[in-house]
Amino acid sequence: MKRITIKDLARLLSISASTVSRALSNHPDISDATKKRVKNLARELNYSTNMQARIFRRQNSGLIALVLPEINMFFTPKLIEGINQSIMESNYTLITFISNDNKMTEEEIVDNCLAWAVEGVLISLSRNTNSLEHLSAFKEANIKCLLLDKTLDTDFPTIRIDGAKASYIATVHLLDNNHKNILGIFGDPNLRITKDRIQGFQKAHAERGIDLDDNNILTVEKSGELDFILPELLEDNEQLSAIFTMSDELLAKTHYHILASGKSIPDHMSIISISNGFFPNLTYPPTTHVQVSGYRMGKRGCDYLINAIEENLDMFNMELPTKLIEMSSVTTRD
Amino acid sequence: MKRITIKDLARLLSISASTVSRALSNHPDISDATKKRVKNLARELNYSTNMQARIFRRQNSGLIALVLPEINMFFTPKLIEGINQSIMESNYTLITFISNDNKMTEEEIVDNCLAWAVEGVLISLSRNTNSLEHLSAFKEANIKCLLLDKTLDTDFPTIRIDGAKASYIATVHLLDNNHKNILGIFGDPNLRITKDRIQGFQKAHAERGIDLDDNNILTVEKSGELDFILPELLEDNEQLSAIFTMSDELLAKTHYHILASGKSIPDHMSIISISNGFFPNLTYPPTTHVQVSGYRMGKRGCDYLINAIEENLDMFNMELPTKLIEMSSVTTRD
DNA sequence: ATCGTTCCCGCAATCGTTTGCGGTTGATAA
DNA sequence: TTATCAACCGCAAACGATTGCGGGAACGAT
Repeated sequence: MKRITIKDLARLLSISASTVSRALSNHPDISDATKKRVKNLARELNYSTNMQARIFRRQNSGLIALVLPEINMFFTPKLIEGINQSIMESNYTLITFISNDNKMTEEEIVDNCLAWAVEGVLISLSRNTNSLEHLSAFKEANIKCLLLDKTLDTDFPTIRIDGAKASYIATVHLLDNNHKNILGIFGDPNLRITKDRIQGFQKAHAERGIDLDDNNILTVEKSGELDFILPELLEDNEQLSAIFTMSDELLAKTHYHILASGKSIPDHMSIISISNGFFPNLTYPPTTHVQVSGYRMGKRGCDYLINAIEENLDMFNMELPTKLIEMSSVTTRD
Repeated sequence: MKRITIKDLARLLSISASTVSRALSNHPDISDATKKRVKNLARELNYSTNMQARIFRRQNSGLIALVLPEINMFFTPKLIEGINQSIMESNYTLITFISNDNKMTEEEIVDNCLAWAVEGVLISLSRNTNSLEHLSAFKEANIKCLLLDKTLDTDFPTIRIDGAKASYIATVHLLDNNHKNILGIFGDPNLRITKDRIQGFQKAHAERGIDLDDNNILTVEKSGELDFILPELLEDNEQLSAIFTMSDELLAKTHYHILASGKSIPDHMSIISISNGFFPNLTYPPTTHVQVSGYRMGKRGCDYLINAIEENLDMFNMELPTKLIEMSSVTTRD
């Protein structure tokens, strides 16, 4: 049950392997008659080119690596869908690695990418990655590398949403609906994206001349912490009329705890979130949010990467637009 | 900026390429002294083996393909996580394809798998795949192939949960809490998994001697249809005291519409679902469910596949256990 | 001194495809 | 008839790592 090779085809047709190869790839040197003969036999015998051999010879793998810290249910699915769309429109193949938020694993993955001679890398940094030295290997090997969203202060090109702007828009929406006492719930305060979003939250308050108590900025490393914090916090706080969350994951937890505390949305409590756009439709009532499209990040990012590979261009930072989607979780205070 | 090869190392050390190759792979024929010299230089020069060349020569790719119809937020993330765990414990590399529920794309993917000479395939069939002819190519090439969950009546080995049992357990739980009028909400009625789950639903009723009206079995091809069906259905139906949904996606929609209709859970309406186990924790109140672990399916399935590859074993069907997780969405009727 | 062993290492072929270069054929133009 | 040229195809050498086989060196045993 050996696999059919070009040599087999050549032998059966009494022509040379070179001719078969060229015929299959439509080389102009080959006559239409020969091409037809070759292709017919190839189809008949179920020939399929041996990629490994081709790549080995051509020295380009046609592989693009996707490196993720985890697969969460909120952001990742649409991201992958977008990347896949871009991949399918191209001739590249996607090879996936997950670092489990482990820096060492991430380093091994980088080695793997080199060994596989990938031509491009889309990487979302693990939570525990605090330097980008391991990525410099990509630079040296002239492997294009684009960071997704999470980033450090670096010159590596990144595609991200303007988090400061998104949280600014969300906060302004609450303030303009007369909410003066807003709780902002944020993720890991060490991450750049968190800092940006906090900054947007603050800027909105400042511009509107509303005092912002430090206690109204809540940061948690993992969303699970909210299970311990929110119950009391929601009990005690009479003034609080609105909550802003910086991600779907935090929204989910927060939404749960608001309902669990007996408050109704939006009558007792308004809530707004930065979101991928799917989960807010599952909550009741649907949650007003500033949409940041994971699909778009994947599609645009991967398109950009592929273009950079093929034209051998340098890449730069890229920012994605955001949009306020008004649903039913924010009420106007009087 | 050419990449360092084994020949380079050999030249620099004035030994043969064979020796370098063997030294790097710890062959007993090579002395420790030589091994050390080789490995040191390799590290120093940042040598990394050219996978394409190795694979080409060895004729085994070390690749496992994952073929999915889509990435949904409920089941897929944990599935991939499980698969990845298994992959990382092995020496294989994962290559991912998404068919977008398109049969033609799925066929192209199969061709791709052959071209890449993958050694194993984990495939979740697209919604529009109604025969498995295109998979027979795997059999002929002796490429191990394991179906994930969705399946047709076939002799291809499949790993799946016992859907009939899961829905039986869920239904019995409702019946034993004195719910006599239960609405079952199911997915695409053409799929085998749907049929199984309906059957379990029916069997529970039959065993308990409870009449089951045909109108109490609702099937929808897409969960979006519920937006049109449920609002009226929940209004009209005074008898209805409980709902069973066969998946997270249906649960999400249903949960939403129950709340939207002004009913509270579980006081006015109980709900139970078959679930991956994550989403039920995000709803308020948390949803009682029969857990089917996507992670486990991925991990066990991929472990099984890898074992079959390495030992060249035939594969058989495999069923995953399920477990009732009682939370707060089911009340006991008097 | 001869033989047998063990330890190390090199030779050379091989995997399947691609591609630069050169060669043959037949037709057309001079 | 000869020169020219295009159209078409084959030769052979790569790409980098692996591996069966063979062989030299060193040593001990007979």
